[in-house]
Amino acid sequence: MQPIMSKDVVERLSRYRSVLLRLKSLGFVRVFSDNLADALGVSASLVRKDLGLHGIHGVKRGGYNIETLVERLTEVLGVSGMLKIVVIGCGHIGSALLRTYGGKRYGINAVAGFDINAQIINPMAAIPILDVHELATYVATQAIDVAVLCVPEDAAATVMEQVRTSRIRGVLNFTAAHLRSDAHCLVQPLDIRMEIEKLFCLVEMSARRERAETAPEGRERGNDDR
Amino acid sequence: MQPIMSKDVVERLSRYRSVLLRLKSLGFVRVFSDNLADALGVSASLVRKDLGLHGIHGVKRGGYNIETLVERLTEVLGVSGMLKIVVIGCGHIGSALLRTYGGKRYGINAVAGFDINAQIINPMAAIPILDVHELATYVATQAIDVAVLCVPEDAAATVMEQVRTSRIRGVLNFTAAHLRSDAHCLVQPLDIRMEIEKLFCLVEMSARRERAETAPEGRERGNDDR
DNA sequence: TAGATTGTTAATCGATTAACAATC
DNA sequence: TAGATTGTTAATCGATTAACAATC
Repeated sequence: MQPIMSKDVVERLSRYRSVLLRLKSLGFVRVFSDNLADALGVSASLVRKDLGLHGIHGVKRGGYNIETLVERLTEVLGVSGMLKIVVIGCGHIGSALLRTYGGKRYGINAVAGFDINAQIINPMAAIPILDVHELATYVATQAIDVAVLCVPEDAAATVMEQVRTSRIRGVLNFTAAHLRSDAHCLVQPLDIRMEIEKLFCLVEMSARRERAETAPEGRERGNDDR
Repeated sequence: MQPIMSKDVVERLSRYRSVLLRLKSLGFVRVFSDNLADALGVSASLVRKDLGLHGIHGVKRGGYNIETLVERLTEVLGVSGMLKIVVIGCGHIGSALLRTYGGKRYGINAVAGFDINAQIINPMAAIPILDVHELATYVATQAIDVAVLCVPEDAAATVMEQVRTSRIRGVLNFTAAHLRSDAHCLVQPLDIRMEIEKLFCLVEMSARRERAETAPEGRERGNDDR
C-alpha cells in the first residue's frame, strides 16, 4: 500500500498537493491529470502513475476530486496536523525561521530555539530559546522529530553529535557542513550559498547558449561542443 | 567545450568544488575519483565522466590535482569572483539573508535590499534598503544579474512582473508562489516550508519501513506492498 | 615490473512518456 | 452515441554504473 518513494516522487506529490490547495481555495472541485501535468511541467501519464501507485484513483472522463485528492495526498505524505520543529542555532537565519514559523502558520510550528550564547537564551519567551544542552531532554518530553540546523559551519559537526543522541529523526541542514544521514537520523541539506551559486551558473549557461545561438554559424575556437 | 549541463550535473560539480575547497584547506594536494565518489555517494565512474565531459583530466595512477581541479570547476561553473545579489523583500528571511551575505562572505555579496515598507527603507545604510520601484534602475546601473525573492506570497506575482522588466536574469524564489521561468529570467524555487514538509514525509516513511522490518513476517492488513 | 587509477565503452538501471484499450 | 479521460502496458529516454584496456 505504501510503496517506497524516491525523493523525486515525494517532491512531486508535495507539489501536487500545494497546487491542489490553491485550486481548492479558488473554488475548483475537479482536476484532470493534464492540469497537474501542466502545473509541474511533466507528462499527464506521470501524474496518473504517481497517483495510481499510491492507490489514488480518478474516474474516467471525470478526472479527480480535489477535496479527496488533497486528503489522500496528505495521508500518503504523512503531513496532516501541525508539523512541530525546533530550530538549533538562533543567528540571523535561525531567528528568522523561528519568527516565520513560530506562529503555527503554513502548517508548521517552530516550538523552540536552541543556542549556546547565554545572551540570547530566554526560556520564558513565547517561543523559548534554550541552551543546546537541554536539547535531548526537550525533544524527548515534547515529542519532537525534526530539527532545523542553523549553527555556524564550524559548530555543525559537534552539534550534530548531540542531535544524534537525541530522538530527532530528521534534520534540515542549513549549514554548509557535510553531515551524513544514518539509520537513525535523516539529514537533508539546504545550502543557501550553494543554491545561489547554482543559480549563477545556470544563468551564465543560458547566457552562453544565447550567445551561441545569436552568433553566426561559422566555426570558432572551442566550437566543437558535440 | 561547454556541454549543456542538467541541473543534476551543476549540482554535482558544485558539490565537488565545495568538497575540494575543504580538502585544499586541509593541505591535501591530490584527489582520486574514488574520494569524490565517496563524498557524494556516487560511483567513481560518474565522477570521472562528469569531469572528463568538461575537459578536466587527471593522470592515470596519479589522480587529479586539487588546485587545478578547483580552478577548472570554478571556470566551468562560472562562479569566479564575488557573486553580487540583491534581496527583494526585507522581512524576517530577507533581512537575515542581507545580514548573512552582506559581508562579502562565502563568495557572495548582497549589495542591496528592496521593500515597499517606507519604515524600513534606508538608502544610507551600509547595505541600502531601497524602494522596490527603484529596482530596475539600480540593477541596471550596478549590473546585477541575480535576485533573491523573499516577499510575502501574495506579493510575489506582482513583484515578479517588475523583476521581469529589469535586467535580472535569475531569481531564487523563497516564496511559496509558483513563478515560471521564461527565456529571459530563470526562476529557481527554494520553498523552505515544502522542504520541511518533505523532510517530515521522508522521516515518516523511514519509520514505517522500520516498523515493517521489525514486525513479524505474518500477513497483515495492507502488507502487500509490492 | 607490478599495481593502481584514469578514460571510455558497453551494459544496466530507473524514470518518464507515448499510446491505446477501457469506460464513464 | 460520440467524445474525453483514466489506467496501464510497452517503448523510449537519459542517467548511472560496471568493466576493462590504456598507461603512469
